[in-house]
Amino acid sequence: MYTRLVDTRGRLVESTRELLWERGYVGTSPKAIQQRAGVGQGSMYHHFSGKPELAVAAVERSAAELRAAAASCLDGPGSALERITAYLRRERDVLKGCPIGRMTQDPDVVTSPELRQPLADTFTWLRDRLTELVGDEDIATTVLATLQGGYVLARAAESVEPFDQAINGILALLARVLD
Amino acid sequence: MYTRLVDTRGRLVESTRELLWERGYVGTSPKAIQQRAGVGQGSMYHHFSGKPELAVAAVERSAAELRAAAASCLDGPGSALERITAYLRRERDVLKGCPIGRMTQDPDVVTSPELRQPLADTFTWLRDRLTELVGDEDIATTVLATLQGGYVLARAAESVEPFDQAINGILALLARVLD
DNA sequence: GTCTATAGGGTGATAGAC
DNA sequence: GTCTATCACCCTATAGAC
Repeated sequence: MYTRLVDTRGRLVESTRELLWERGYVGTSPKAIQQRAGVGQGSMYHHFSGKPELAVAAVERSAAELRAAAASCLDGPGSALERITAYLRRERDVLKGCPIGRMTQDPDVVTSPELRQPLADTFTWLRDRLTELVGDEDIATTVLATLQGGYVLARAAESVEPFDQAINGILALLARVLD
Repeated sequence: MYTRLVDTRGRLVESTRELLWERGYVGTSPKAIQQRAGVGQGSMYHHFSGKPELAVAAVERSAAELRAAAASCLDGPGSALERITAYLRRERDVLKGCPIGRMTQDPDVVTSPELRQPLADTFTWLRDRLTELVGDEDIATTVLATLQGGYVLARAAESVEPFDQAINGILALLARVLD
């Protein structure tokens, strides 16, 4: 792929990914994308039709990355509880929030089928994966919601504490149902 | 307060509240606020110094309203589990998301102490209230996170289903630890 | 209190030279 | 492929008349 980001196209996608994460879709301008990528205006419009197309490429790439990271925990060794613990406690930049979950709050994202679909697919994939491990779809969805909600509480508090508490809580509850 | 919204000031705060909910802080312009309120430019700048001050007034009002609604469930009759159930299952416009939680994703909100503080206070209040009922701060935070995360999953799926599943899951887990 | 006029800068995109 | 020029419009706010 664009592992070295020597190419213009790859750099554009990468800077869009960063900006979408930091400022959301509405808060990200083509100009900011170009500047961060060190690429001119004409160059950007040569590779992409505009901001929407760029955002789709960025979100799809972030979604793929997130799935890969989750899989490396959930498919790892150990019991179901141990795998889920590894997933929930994996290193995260909590105060930055979830690059996928954050898009969900953007009005122009949920309105666009192409932009919303990768988000829906990612969460469906995670929920299915977690359902296999906990054996119950409702509880699997609760685990996922706890994670996403943990980010929200952490950003409101400007502290990782509520995130950690929420994870501790769900793991304590899970320990009672998973043998 | 502004129950009838006959006054200009009250209409401005109300339209700001709606727009912040629908489009977030970055996505809301003074012009849009004026138009929705049916108020002219000069009028808005007479009552408020600008968008930030307007947003603070709107967020503080939304936070107060949310606390009141939550209290009416959490302070109601019944066991701890029944009260929490009433709170989590209370009528909501799930796909619109949480008016407080959604602000959390806005870069210009978490950066502003005056805007972030009401969010932090609201969640602290809710967490404390829930802690009294479930007797454990971690698990109380998990309940709150499940709710906030449920909104995120619902918006991604453009469906209430994951929200309902997450709530069902946490209630099933709570039933095992409460009395 | 409310109105219109004006301003300086940004947005998202197109055109055409190189 | 990349660059600069240009565009119509929006953003946030100030000024000053009424």
